[in-house]
Amino acid sequence: MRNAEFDREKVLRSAMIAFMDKGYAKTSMQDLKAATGLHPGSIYCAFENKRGLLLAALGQYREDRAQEFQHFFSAERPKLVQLKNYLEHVVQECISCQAAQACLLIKALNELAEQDDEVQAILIDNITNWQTSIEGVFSQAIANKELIGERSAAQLSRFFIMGIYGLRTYAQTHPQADVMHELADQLFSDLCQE
Amino acid sequence: MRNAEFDREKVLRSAMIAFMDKGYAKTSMQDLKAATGLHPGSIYCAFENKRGLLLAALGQYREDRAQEFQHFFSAERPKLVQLKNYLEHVVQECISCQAAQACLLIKALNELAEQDDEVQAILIDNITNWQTSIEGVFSQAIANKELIGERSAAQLSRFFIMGIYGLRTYAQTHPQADVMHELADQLFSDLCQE
DNA sequence: CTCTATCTTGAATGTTTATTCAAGATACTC
DNA sequence: GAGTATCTTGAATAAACATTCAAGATAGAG
Repeated sequence: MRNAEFDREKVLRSAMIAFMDKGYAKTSMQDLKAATGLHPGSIYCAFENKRGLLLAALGQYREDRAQEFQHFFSAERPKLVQLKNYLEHVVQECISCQAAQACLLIKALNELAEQDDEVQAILIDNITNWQTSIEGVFSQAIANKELIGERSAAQLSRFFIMGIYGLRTYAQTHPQADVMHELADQLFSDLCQE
Repeated sequence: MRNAEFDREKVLRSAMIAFMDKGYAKTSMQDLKAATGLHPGSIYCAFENKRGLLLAALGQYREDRAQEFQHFFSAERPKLVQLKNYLEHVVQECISCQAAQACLLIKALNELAEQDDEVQAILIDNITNWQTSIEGVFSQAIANKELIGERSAAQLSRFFIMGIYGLRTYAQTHPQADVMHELADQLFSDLCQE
């Protein structure tokens, strides 16, 4: 008997970054070998093939993002403050990392949605899940009377998410900190004001 | 003597669609042959290589979008009405075409920005140009007193563009007409209100 | 009508790529 | 400490791909 030597989480996070950097198609097995430290044979043994590695990486991404969500929203604090912090975190992510670290879900969706129905379904499920979580936060904010509730939680969450998509894309062309913060502030005040 | 037989614009528009459908990397020369009707040799003769065809297609895209812009904004009419029509047009594009027809600039930016500095520069120049045009429209709207002008034209245009990015991405996961229209309306009213 | 310059064609080329597999290495069991 | 089941390794394989090129086709000039 003998156990695998590599750290599965580390390998998957390296693969995630590699896929985000170059896209799925352009990331060769050599790139993945360099990124993960695993030889081709090991990758095929552990994940079946390149696509299997992507699927596993998407699973890890989902877990990591879920944990991040917990970190921002589990405490009993004003939900609007938490949402603002969350948005600020997204902006930081956009600014700091050299655009490479864009959201894996969106990157994969852009590249693979039309070509791989199973991957598309996983991505959409993933995103829908996230959307539902955000909607829950808005519901709480409304229940707490933090918002007057002219717009429903569903409406607010959709707009919030659209804004995050927009911020992420905007950062790809003009990732200046002041502009990004201004956009996030505008988005947030639009959500609260009405 | 003999002239080329193919219609350059038609070829470039076919190539654009092919690249948007599958992405640059996954679009093979066979795909391009099928899409454009040109044999590999002709493509290499006319555009040097696959990348050259992409560059030419990007040029055509720029022209097409510029013409579209003229169509929406050249008349002497209330700018806010024109902006609303323009936004509606984007929403229609998102809903009707089966996600394939996403903006070529954004698609290419997502896929190639990190890998090809020249392409990235062209894309960003293209997008910046568009942004400047939109800002000009907002300037006119402010000059016409259609907006009270709490936010500058630059701020408004950035937010508008961020919204369009967001709408486009949103449509990739949940392209339902009613939701898309609601999001666009929310975006537009947020721009006018303050 | 003939000639020629240019365009079109698609099979051949050489490179890159995902994938396989058999030999070698290693940790665990008894 | 020997045996073995499992993992690791990286060279071999086969398919896919962008690119080239020489032969064939065709439009326009004279």
